[in-house]
Amino acid sequence: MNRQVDTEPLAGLNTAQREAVLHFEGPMLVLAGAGSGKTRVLTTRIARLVEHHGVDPSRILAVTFTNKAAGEMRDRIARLLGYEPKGMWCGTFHAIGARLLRSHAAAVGRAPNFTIYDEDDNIAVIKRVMEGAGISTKAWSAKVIASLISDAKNALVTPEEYASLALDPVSRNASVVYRNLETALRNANAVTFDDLLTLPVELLSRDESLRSRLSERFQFILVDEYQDTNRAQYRFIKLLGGEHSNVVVVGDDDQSIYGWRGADIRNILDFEREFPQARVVRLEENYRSTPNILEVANAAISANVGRKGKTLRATRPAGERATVTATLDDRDEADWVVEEIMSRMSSENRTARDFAILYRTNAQSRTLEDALRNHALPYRLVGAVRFYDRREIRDLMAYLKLIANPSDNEAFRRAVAVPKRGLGDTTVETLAGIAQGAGVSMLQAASAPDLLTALRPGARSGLAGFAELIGRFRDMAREASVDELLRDLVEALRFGDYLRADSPEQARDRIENVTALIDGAAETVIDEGGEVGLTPLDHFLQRAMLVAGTDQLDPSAEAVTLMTMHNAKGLEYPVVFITGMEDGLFPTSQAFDDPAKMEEERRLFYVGITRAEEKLYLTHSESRRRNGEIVGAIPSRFLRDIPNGMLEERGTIRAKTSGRHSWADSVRRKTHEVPQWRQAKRDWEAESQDEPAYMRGERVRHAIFGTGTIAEIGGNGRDVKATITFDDEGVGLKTIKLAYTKLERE
DNA sequence: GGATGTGTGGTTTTT
DNA sequence: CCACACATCC
Repeated sequence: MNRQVDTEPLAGLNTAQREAVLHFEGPMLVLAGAGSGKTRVLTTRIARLVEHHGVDPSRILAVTFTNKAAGEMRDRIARLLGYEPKGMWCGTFHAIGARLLRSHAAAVGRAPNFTIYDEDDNIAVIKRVMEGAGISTKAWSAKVIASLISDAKNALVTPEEYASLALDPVSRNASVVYRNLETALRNANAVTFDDLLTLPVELLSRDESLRSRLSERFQFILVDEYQDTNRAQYRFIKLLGGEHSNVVVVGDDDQSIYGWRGADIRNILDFEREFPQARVVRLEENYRSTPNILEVANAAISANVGRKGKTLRATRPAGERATVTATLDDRDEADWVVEEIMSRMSSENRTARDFAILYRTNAQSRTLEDALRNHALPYRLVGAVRFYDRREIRDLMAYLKLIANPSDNEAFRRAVAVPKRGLGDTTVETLAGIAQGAGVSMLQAASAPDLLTALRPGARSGLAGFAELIGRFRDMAREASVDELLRDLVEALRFGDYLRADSPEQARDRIENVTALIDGAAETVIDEGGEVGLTPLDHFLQRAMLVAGTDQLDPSAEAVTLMTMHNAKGLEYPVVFITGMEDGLFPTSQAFDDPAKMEEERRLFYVGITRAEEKLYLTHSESRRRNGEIVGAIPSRFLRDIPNGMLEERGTIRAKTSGRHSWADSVRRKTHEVPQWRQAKRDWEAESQDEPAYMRGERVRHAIFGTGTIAEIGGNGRDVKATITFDDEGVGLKTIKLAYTKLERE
């Protein structure tokens, strides 16, 4: 990134960038290609609003995609201004939503100290709700129902509306769960990630005076990564900015990669219609990558149809050609990548932090990590198992959540179970029943002896002791810092002893993680937003729930970075490897029969390519361990979109000598179509088609759903799917992946 | 009633 | 390969 010239911020901007910075009032859409300096435009623009137009920072709302980006934006603005932009709201949609809800919790049926539920918490409650409603969690996947509800929320569909739209059996069940879930969440004084977006919208739509107050306050609104906003986020911006229309959005339709999360690419494609008179500025000059890399990016994305259309112009000297390397298997691929990194490090005076290894799925990181460890090359893993997802951390977090919010029954269940204290499932379930019957939280019930007469004496005293422990820490939490609280908690629980007893081999790592949690808590600075009178613990928990994988990334660490391409959005590295360029993996097989998904995969590829500044590597291998079994693979179809000669073609010794199909053949050829391709495809199919082939109309029996008739069958290899009309009308039509489910012929 | 071991079912991406 | 549900043992 270019260094800012503090004395003359406009110097060094190109014409388009300058236009975007100088724009004062009214809507504007900045179509910012990858590496076109949009962050610089955003920060310079905000600085100019404050300095030149005399706008008070407190009247500015800036939305970013990650907390880290928010922090960086704030820093850069401070550098430009020479002082902190005090009062400016800058954060992710989720963080901003949370902040708003803290001050208006009662209006949405919550108390200000509400808990934010993550994916796992959400699934746990959904399962509980399903059990309560008599919906089998075996026949109906809680995950699928969770995602249906999530989609509904992100599209701002209420439980009532959803119920009226729900016609098939899955949606009908989801609709029941949706309605009950809302009650359960309210009772637990909790909100989901989605609620952080939808509840503020609900609040602003309902309370006209609040809406107009806030809209008055936030005279200038800026949204980064606008291509990844969903319906709820769009409504939020429209509610706050619709009146004054001082809304500037920055985005790149070619980098929209969150459609699966409800992001609606129409938000960017239709901006000019939604905000008439919107000025449109295109930033097409790329300052990041060499022409050789951009050429590949442009070739890759050009296969997409639904685009605004934009061509990145290079500003840097040509540089090296990109390289595609054929490897034998995932280990061969990982070794090759690591050796290539080491050779570049020694021959080009590069350091480990110049390199990033990207992949489509987190599962791919493991082999790469092994190879890096074998070569003693330091690495940093982004995402995958988030720090807060580690078991020992989740356990302690459950205690913190329960201490902060005694209504949180999910936290109660997790905390009471670890470390073991003689209170098992039966006791907990009985307690849950008692609590529900009495209309109190499980923690309240646990501390009310007269409610617990149905339990045996041991359980009663155990629960009383647990409730007393939590109560003690609740008192402490009012005053104490979170690290003090944690230290005492770890001590009181004898958590170290528990970890050592639970798994002596892993105890050391886990204790280290606990220490890291305590250190992290000590370093957590309470930022603005403290006006609601929350405890340090409440702030810490909110922060912890909303961190993204990349938020924890320390750019100065001397290590190779490993992450998914989704996580790499917005980042840049001198040398980038995109691994696993194979059909079915990247693009994912789920995109094969869905053109829209395929375009999104291609955009993801584009995002991956454009992370590279100087050198891009693509790798693929002939076979790969996937979920424990070895499957054959063919080079990604995306490689075929890149014209001949644009890539330097290489292969590992092992791939060249494997003899399965020659190395040169395994690489795509745009000019000479397919024979190898077809042949390889047959290989791939043959390998996984050991399942009996079913036919349309055949009668089958499924272990859970019973008997039915195959209505439809399709897909390749391990992705063969059958749509079956089951005889049980409550089950109806279901689509089943044959690789995962055994069917019997009736 | 609780703790612990064994089978089974499911696998993309994340705030 | 992993997480979870169920069965078994204490």
